Amino acid sequence: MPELPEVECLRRSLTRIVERRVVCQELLRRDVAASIEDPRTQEAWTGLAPGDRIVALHRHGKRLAIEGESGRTLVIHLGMSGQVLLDAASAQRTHTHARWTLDDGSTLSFRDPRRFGGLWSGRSMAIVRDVLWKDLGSDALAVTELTLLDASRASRRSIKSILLDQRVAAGIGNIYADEALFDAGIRPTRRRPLSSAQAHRLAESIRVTLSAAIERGGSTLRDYVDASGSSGSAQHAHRVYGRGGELCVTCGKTLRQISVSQRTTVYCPHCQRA
DNA sequence: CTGGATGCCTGGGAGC
DNA sequence: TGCTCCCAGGCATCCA
Repeated sequence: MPELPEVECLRRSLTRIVERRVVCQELLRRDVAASIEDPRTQEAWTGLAPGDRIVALHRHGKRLAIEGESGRTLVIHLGMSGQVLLDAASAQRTHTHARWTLDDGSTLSFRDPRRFGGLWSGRSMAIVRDVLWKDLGSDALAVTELTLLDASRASRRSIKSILLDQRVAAGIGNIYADEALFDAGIRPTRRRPLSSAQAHRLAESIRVTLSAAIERGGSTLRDYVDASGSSGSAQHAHRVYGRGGELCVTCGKTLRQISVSQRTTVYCPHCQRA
């Protein structure tokens, strides 16, 4: 379940492909790829064309972008089960949909068994931002109190569904929504506008929760590994996610598991007041 | 317009 | 052991 921390850890584990030139590109499964300029024609996808040199790795929310010196940019979305793997980690894996050989002899590959993810190509990073990412909110690591305050006032949805809305802040998924709401002491089902103090605290909780998960290398529940194939350890620090029926680490009461916006949600009925 | 429900997809775990 | 069923969840799309 890659969310912002996992994608950021993946980005960091890919730094050594910067400055490398692409020698060969293979698209093994066309229907995972689309071109931003011409989304209807699969042939329009250009990816990382041979000869291009990789100059930068960008991330916004859960999206990763690899920019070439020609300007051409490959956007990777991992969906649920996507992986980007380098060298040994990439060898002989099932569900590999695209593969690149670089000028230092290394191999980069994209695999995604469930195919909720995908690959997009664009003529420039600016087009990626202006077209593909235009509806995304600011990156969740930079979320502000004001954004949360406005969003909670603008709709009657639950606060958890607001956090999961990538248009409000990009990068929060089911795991870190529950973790941040626990940290802030706010019940996920809350539908009333937040107070300024609550919005302030929630923004802080989101930033701290995501940063701490990045420090731990992300959460590996089943599929997530970085480009070298290494797992993260943030799952051991989860205080509510996956712990329904267990005891609250703060107050010792039983954590409750419910469904919010069709997502499994765990919270502490004592520490997270309605 | 808003927010809830559905479908996409595979692997793994539970239950029989 | 082997089968079926169900669930995980990001996000586009549909529907009330």
